[in-house]
Formats: sequence, structure tokens, C-alpha cells
Amino acid sequence: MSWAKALEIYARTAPDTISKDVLLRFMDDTITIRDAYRKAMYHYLILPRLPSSLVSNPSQISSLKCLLSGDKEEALHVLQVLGKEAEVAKTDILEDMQKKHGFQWTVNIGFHAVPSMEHIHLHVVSSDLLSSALKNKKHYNSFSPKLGFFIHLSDVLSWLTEGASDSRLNINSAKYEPLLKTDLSCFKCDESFKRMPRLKEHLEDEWKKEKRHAVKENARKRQRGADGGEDMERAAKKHIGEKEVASLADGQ
DNA sequence: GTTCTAGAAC
DNA sequence: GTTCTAGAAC
Repeated sequence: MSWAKALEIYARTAPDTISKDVLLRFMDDTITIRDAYRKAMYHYLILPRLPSSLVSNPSQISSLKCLLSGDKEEALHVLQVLGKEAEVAKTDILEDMQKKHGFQWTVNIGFHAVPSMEHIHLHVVSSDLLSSALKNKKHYNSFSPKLGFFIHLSDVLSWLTEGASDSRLNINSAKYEPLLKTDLSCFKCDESFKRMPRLKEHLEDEWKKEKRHAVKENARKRQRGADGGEDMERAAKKHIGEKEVASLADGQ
């Protein structure tokens, strides 16, 4: 099972020796890498580096399950450090989306409930799920954002904050694994699909539809902003108060 | 995690 | 006949 150790090896490798094609960024305690088989247009992984000053025992960061079964303050700290890097990656992704596609769409940040690879890794993945490497039901269901197998970081943080004894902090594989076998359905519109190729066609249609709407909406907002600018000039000439000028700019 | 492929589904 | 899934990989 050497493939299962691939991420842990990255975590132990000096960042300046990792290929620039793989490594996006590194900090004292984390690295951000590209997923070797991305399952969406944007798909990065945040890993804590090893050896780690983040936890008292390195085995705590072998998985989310291990992390959450140990000291809750340490767990919260690790998740906050990983989450901060995930937000940096997300900002880069949103900027690239705008530049390359003229609009921004959802970026999800979270963990697989039952990971295939050792060493805890936080996924930062765009919600299109358009990729030639997304091939089967397990791939799709593991990133389907409302199914439950993909555990959003924000949810884990709220479980930890709401109470250190929250039962949801006990990640039970037997509870999550069956979710991967769930019948295929679009996470956006809930339409059912018998087989993957049709679902993949549909996901592409959904993304194109979202793009059309977003680009149209962006244009509408820009137009409204330009109109607001004219109104502000007019208002200035009439010497009306700042509050009224502001409300005109908001399009109210 | 992927690749490969037998045989099920179309 | 071809497409697609799902389980083995020593």
C-alpha cells in the first residue's frame, strides 16, 4: 500500500525540493499542493508538515478521525491553521476564475469522512466537479457537497465549538462508507442519473448555465453602477445629502 | 489513490 | 456490438 503514503511523503519532503508543478505554497507548518488527479477545475490540498510542532504526537494528524478523537484544543488549532491556508488558496482560485472565466463559483473546503490516503489533507475544490479524472460513483459522491461524505471544515469547527463531547466528532467509517454507494443525483438540481457519463454531461450543462447567469448578472450590476454614477453627479448638482446619494448608488 | 478488465447494462 | 461499472491488484 505504498500509494497510501504518497501525501505523508510530501509532508516530510523539504518544500524547496518539491516540483513547482505540484507545490503552490508552503509555510512553517503547512504545504499547499495540487491534487495529482484533480476532481474539478480547481482542486488543491492543504497538508500539515512533518515533523509537526502543531500537535504533541504526530499520529494525531494521520487522519481527521484521529485528530478529532484526541485533544480538542489541539484539534481546533490544527484545523484553524489548515483553514487559514485553505482561505488563501480559495482567494487565489476565485481570482483565477474571474480572470479566466469572467465569473466566480463556489469553492468547497473540507475533508473526506473516510480518506483513501494517510496523513490528514484538507481539500479546496471548486464545485463544478468537471474533470476527466472524475470517473466513477465513488469519486462523485465523495465530493458531492450535500451528501455528507464530504465534511465541510466549517461544520467540523462548529462541532468543536458547540461542545468537545459532540457525538459528531466521533467519525464512524461504517456510518459514512455507505454514502459512497448512493444513487447518482445532481447536487444542484437533484435530478437522478443511472450512469456516470450522463451525469457528467449534465454537470457541464449546469456549469455553463451558471456561467451564463453570472456573466449576465455581472453586466447588469456594472450597468447599475454606471447609472448610479450619473445619479450621483445629478444629486451633487442638486446639493442633496450624502445619505440620499449613497442610496442612489445602491440602486434603491 | 489508480489501472485493468470481465461481464453486466444498454 | 459497444458502453459502462465494479472489484482485484501477491
